[in-house]
Amino acid sequence: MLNYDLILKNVNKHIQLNKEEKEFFISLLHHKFIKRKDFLCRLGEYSKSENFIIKGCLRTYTLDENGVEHIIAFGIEDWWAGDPYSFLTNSPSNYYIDALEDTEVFQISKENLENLLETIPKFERYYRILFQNAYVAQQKRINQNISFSAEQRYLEFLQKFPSLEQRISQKQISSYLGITPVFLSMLKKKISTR
Amino acid sequence: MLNYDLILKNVNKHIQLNKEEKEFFISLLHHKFIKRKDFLCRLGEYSKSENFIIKGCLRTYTLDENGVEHIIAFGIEDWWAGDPYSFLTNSPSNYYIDALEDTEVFQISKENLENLLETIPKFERYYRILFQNAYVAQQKRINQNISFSAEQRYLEFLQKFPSLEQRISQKQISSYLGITPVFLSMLKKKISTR
DNA sequence: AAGAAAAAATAAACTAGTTTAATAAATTAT
DNA sequence: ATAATTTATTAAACTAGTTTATTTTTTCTT
Repeated sequence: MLNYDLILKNVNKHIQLNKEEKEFFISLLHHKFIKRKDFLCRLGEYSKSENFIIKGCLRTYTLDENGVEHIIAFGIEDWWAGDPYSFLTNSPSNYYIDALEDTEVFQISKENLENLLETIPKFERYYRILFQNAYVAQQKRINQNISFSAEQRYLEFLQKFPSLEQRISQKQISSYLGITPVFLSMLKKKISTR
Repeated sequence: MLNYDLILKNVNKHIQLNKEEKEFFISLLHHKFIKRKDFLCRLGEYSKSENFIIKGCLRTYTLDENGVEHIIAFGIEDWWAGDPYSFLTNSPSNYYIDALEDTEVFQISKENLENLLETIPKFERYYRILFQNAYVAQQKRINQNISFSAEQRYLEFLQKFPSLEQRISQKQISSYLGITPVFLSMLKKKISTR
């Protein structure tokens, strides 16, 4: 029996649903298991679902011309992950999304989302608030990227994702911060001997 | 007589309104003139409106501990500007917003926006799409901040804001890019002698 | 139109972060 | 459990971007 508590609680933070609405919403979700290192989406593919993470950790990243990964976003429990641009405009994705841990998600397909938004327009509000919050969080990150030193960004990262430091490798963290793994190692040493 | 064509056309890109709806929407807007160098919002203040720019140019920025400005966003004609976080959560703003040119906006207050979203729920969809697009654009900028050189970011800036290079000072551009004015000057020279 | 203020250019010394390479430690796979 | 692979550490040479200072150019103000 699947547990929908987490996603329903998440929705319930922003909009109120009655029993039938909850059941309809749940009926549109598809449960999926993504093994560590498996891809949810690759560059150039069409991202056909948005994904609510109930367990595990996903990363959204790009590859530059030298084959170096740059992590745009982490996704953990109680978050949505996906490529909204590809999903919503039916265009090839600019990102790779894969799993850093064995991960479980509820997927909603484009057709089902459209159905949902038409049937229960309150969900427009839910997604509006979600994107709004994501926008605000990204604005903060942009500010830090253009005005903080690498050390300050690392310390902020630890605040923002307290659980992640133990769960993922330093390499992933450095990629998210926009620095090399070597330099992050140097920073950590500098911080600890202080 | 004020001209509402630009804002109505903008709304019309995403949702369809009938005559009464248009009139109701317009009735909620307040026209405001912001002189160059005047502030729409300061750090710690409550941002009481979202602002649709019909003419001019706004910037959203922070000041770091050394008093250096860091530009989070530019706003030009046909764009919304504001601090959604402060606006929507009634909390003090983290940003300064001021005018780089004499600017005209249509403002919508929080009360009026709430009224609008209740009266014409389609506007939830409009704002959802707006935030979604803004989110996607920011994601792209984050990618460039963590993976591009300053020169690449500058060239991308020229693509993204072709009109702005002539309209604002190099200092503003360097601040947006996250580099010093001195270094931008060096970059431009390097690019031109090539 | 003149004077004041701000922005841009240039140069030189500097530093935060990179690169490369070698070694050690931790994870993963068989 | 062992071997293989990946990740982290350390060090040293390097470079992209900063800082400070001076001069020139542009813009703003009266």
